[in-house]
Amino acid sequence: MSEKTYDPQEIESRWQARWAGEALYQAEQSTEKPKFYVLEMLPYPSGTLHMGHVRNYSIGDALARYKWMRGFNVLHPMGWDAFGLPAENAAIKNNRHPNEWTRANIAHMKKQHQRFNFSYDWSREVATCDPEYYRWNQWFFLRMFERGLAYRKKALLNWCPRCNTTLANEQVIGGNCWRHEDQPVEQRELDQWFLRITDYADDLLNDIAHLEGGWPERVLTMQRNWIGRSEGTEVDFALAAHDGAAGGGKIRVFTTRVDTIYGATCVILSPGHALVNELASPEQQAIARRMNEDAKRKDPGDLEKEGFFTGHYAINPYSGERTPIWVGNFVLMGYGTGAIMAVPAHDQRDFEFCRKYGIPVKPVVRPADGELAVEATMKDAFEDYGVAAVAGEFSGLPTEEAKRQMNAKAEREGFGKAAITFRIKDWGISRQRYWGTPIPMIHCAGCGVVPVPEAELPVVLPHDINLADVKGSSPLSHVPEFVNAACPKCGGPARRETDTMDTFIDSSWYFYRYCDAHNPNEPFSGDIVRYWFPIDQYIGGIEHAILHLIYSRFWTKMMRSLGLIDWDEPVTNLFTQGMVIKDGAKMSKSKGNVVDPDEIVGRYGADTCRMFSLFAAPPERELDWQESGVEGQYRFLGRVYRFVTRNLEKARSVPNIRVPEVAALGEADRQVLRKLHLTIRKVTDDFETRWHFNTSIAAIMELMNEAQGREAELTEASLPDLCGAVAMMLAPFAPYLSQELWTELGRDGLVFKQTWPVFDEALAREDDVEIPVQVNGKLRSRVTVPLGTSKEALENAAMEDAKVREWVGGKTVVKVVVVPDKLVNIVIKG
RNA sequence: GCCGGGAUGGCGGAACUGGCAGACGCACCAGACUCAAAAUCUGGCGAAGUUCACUCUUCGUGCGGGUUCGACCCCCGCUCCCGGCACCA
Repeated sequence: MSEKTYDPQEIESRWQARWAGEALYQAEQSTEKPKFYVLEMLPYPSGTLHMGHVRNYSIGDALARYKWMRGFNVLHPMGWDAFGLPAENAAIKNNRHPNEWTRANIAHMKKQHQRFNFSYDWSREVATCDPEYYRWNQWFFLRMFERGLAYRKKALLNWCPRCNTTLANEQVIGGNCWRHEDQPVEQRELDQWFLRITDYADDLLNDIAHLEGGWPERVLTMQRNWIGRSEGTEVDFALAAHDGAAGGGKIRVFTTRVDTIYGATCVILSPGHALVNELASPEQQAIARRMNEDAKRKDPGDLEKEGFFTGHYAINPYSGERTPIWVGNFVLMGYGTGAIMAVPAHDQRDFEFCRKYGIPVKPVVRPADGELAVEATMKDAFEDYGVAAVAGEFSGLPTEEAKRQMNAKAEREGFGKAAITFRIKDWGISRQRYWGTPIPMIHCAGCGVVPVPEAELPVVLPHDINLADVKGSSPLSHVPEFVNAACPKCGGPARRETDTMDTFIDSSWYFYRYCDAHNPNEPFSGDIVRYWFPIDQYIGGIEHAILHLIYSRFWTKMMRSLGLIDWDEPVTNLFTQGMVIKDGAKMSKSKGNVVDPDEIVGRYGADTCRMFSLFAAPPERELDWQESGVEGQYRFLGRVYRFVTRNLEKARSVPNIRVPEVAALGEADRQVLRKLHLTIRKVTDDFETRWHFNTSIAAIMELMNEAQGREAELTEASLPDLCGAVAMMLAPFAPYLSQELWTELGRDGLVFKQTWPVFDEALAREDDVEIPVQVNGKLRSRVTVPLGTSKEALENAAMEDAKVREWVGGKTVVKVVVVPDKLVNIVIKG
């Protein structure tokens, strides 16, 4: 039979047409099989897939197909993170409605997905901009509101005076507006909705322990840092009497080192602290305002410490000392209480500040095995723990013990308490934007803030809107039909909430909806998600290590509080793939180094594109895109295709794989089958452990090299097994070609639903092994012996080897290291 | 500054548990096929030295030490690159 030319466009379009409309990848609802939920992060429908997507999905798809072949009931869904600002920008720029723009993008990207033949169960597709989806965002919001988990408060927002709108934190670059790079962002105080993620701060931190091993360590570290739990003490410094502050005014500070409080030589307020306006002169208040703005604009590393003395004093409740009150630009308003006690002798930042302004430095803690430092000679703060040397009644205690006793005293006497502070803040979810989930609340002059009754959900986003003319407030506030509503309580005229929700809400629970995507009565059925959860494998980019992945964990814990589910964590295993780079830089439009997947597919086919993205580097590392490497993959697939098609007659002759008698095989068949089973072991092992598909593909290449080298002597004894197994091993990586080969071989059905080939020890075993022989650790010769040769026999064989004799002859053999089937090392002297 | 990750041929990378460094691919060189080219196939390909030649020797995994019969791998001390966090009291 003559070989055929590999024509990926013909093969791929033929199978695509044949599979169109067929539900090949549907998960089963009831089955005896074990379940496997593999998930890739849903994309924002920007318009086209980029190589980062292709890489992400190629990894997930390989795993999904492999799991099918290992007999799992696989859930592998896909959807669209369809709300967000780019749709609004595009709407203004192109005079196109965000919905229309988004839907067109989804349609195009879905076509691209299907061209790649990623194995998604499209019957579960979710677009977060569908009212059927976002109504459940609203439903969750109401549940949280009922429990006080959603609340409203005033908060500072970033405001660009030229855009005349608020900006998200990520849209503030170096203190300036992302659209107007020379325009500093202002702060405005507005009412905002918040979710009480801090209620779960301890759970989010503690449950990280359950994720160890399944999640990359660095993601867990980043989350721990983000949550930023620290144990310490809150202490009140009373304002000194002559300040005239009526009613016993006080300054509450947070410290992790209350044991050093006898060394506090001043109290420092953040420039944003409420007391600044009471204690500072008008001139000083102006300085404080300038400091606030500097802090917003500048990189904290470039900001020099500065401050001023307010002229007022506070009383240290432990020592009774009068302590000057300063304002300092390095004290953060957003952390702790916005005020600190400065202990320059034991905190480097305080040390730098106090030395600059001539504030005394007072050492109070000495090293466990040393002397108390002397102020005049101190070059740096002593930050270690030790013994409280100057601490009134606590003097002489180890610092840890001093802390405990001093906490107890604060509590006893009512001027403070042990306290835990978190870096993580409640999640501000209000966005003054159009293209998002409407917050289901109504503002009534008489009744206040009233939730929309559940029966009226969803609160649908109005279609008619003029985004271009909207200035300075939420677009929805300009739509009277939307805004004007009857108060659900009193029936009087009222206004709807016009802010929409942060889109991170959409992506915090979408993977639950996949399980029961069309449920009209509830976000999902508890029974169905109990079957599929937790997610066995989540795959995505490292850039979501904090935001999305913390919000998702929070949402799961929140749903547990609501009684919807009964587990703590949504994702058992997380895999973060590396970036795709080209010419040493991340692909980006501004760098002009973007490779368009469509173009690669058009030139080489989807299989080649997928193969290369898996072959060029291990998945967790950066991938360097090289066009010539893509061609190499294309050549390899062509080589496989031609090999199989020109050997079809023999390869087809046996309908199913069976194990031939080893002894009866010819040398070529024997060696190729041996290599085949080594390859099966290798590829299987890669799937089961570390997903280094680059080495899996390399192993299959080696196998094909071996087969092609012995092609003339191969017979029906090996070719059916070889070709069938190669088709199956390629199935996770190159779905079109593998199916084509499978069908050409005369086998029935879908290749990725076959049983994964099984490693056969007997066929893989080698009769003889070549053993390297070293002399003093250097390779000097090799001897060939039967596998399993004993230590003694192996040593004898090595010593008899002619080359070894040359090296060893006349010298004293000190020692011989023999590792059977591996190596011999002869240690000589003289 | 703190916390991760990394450094191996001209390039991407392999060596999984301390046991033949450079698998596999790319690029390059040579040959076969061809009028020619493309495609395909075959061979070579870390560096230096040596041999007519098969070959052989020495060096070689960022740098300096150490452990070991044996180190890309383990330990100690550095350098550089990438990423994250960064006045969090």
